[in-house]
Amino acid sequence: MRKQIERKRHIRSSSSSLLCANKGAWTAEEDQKLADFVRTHGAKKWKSIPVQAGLNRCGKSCRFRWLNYLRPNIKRGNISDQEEDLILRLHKLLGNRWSLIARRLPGRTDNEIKNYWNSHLSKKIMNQSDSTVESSSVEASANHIVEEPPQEVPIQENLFGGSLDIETSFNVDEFFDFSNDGLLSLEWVSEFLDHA
DNA sequence: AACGAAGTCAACCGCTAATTT
DNA sequence: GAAATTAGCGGTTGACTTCGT
Repeated sequence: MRKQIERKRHIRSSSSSLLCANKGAWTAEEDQKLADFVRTHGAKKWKSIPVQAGLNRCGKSCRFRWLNYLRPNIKRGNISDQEEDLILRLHKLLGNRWSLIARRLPGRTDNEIKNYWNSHLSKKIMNQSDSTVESSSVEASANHIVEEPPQEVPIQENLFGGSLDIETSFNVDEFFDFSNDGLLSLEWVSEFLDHA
């Protein structure tokens, strides 16, 4: 499939936006320009980056390209069973909060996980629930979340049986932000979720 | 071989939150 | 504190490939 994507050098046409002079798939030359510029000057002030880097793109497009494909340590494709399991568990817990889920998977982006979910995992869950006469609580819960945004369901219920007060005791964003401690691993999260 | 349907995923859009002036 | 700007997010689109008939 990688080859297919590489060959996608088409220009998507859209009349709804006049902000980006150039749209559609990025060329190798554009990638090179953007990557060089960001490495030299840093990833900030995205609005001015395309002008300074000599790209006929909008800042949003540049930011997206950098974050999802060009920045260092990006993993593409080959999502492991362990990662898939983690995505399933985290989605059950967090719903469609792709950026939060992505933060738990080093090298993965929210866009990739979102795509993977929509094309693979959502169907997997559907199939599981269809083929199971007596659905387990896990499957039933997962299926429920697909159809209804889990924001309505207090996360504490999932984790701690619903006994905690939402406002005072728990902030899911902070709880799941491990960017500072560096201690988190896939194993750690899996272990934690096993007890959730 | 030809065609249409379904699947995949890169990229864009609109909106909101956060930050700066 | 208000307005403007910037960053980030999730949803959606659409080009392309693969599969089934």
